[in-house]
Amino acid sequence: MATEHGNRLTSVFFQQPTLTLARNLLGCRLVRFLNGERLSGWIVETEAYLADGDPASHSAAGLRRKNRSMFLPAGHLYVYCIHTHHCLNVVSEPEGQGAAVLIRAVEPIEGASRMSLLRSECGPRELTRGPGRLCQALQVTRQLDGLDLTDGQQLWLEAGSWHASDARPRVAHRPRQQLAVESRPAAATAPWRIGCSGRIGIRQAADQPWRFFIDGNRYVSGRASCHSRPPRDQLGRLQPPR
DNA sequence: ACTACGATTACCT
DNA sequence: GGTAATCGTAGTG
Repeated sequence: MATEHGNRLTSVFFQQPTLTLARNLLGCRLVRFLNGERLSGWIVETEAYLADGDPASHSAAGLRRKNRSMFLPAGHLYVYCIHTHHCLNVVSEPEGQGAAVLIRAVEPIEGASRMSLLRSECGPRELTRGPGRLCQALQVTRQLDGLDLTDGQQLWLEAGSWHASDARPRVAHRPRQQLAVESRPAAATAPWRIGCSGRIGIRQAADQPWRFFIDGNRYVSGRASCHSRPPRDQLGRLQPPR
């Protein structure tokens, strides 16, 4: 059956600290079930928005009608509008906290032709590269706001199959040292490096390194300089750009 | 009722 | 690199 989702992530997965969850969502599969068809993609870029001490977070001003679903328990969906577009967040932390992970980009897996129709047949790379674009490609709107991702029949997440050899998000370079990822359900480690930077498009707390992405993946948003880990010296210090 | 704003995108030079 | 598009929400009078 097309709605089969034995790999679906359960509430336990979402009960990680927000910054950890933002990293661990990389490589997971975002699935949209639309008109009997599965549309899906690898999550390749995320941003964390915290419950406390984060002036850029929509929850910073307190609970409002607009952001109420951000205060639902971990594993729910928070969708908001920005200009003419929508953005999709995975809620984290216990109910009432107000933290979430913005999904900024996915790499298409299933249903790319349908996504292309929903996106007015733009180029393949522009299908799901960016938070507004991926929502248009997967037909995610405020109608789905507040959905339980662990239970809903329209949108959910599945465990990454990066432990398998056949399918995984692409990286532009040969994977090097494996990066240990905390709180994985299995003991395996992901075969890519995780890049980290300030969050895009915000003014407040723009220097906080709470954006995460799969290093070298082509579907990561922004310019090329946003697609790779910034170079670091032997002590792990950030190297100045030149 | 009126105004200002934005976790973006597409299109311009 | 810059900026218009365009609208729900929230703050103000």
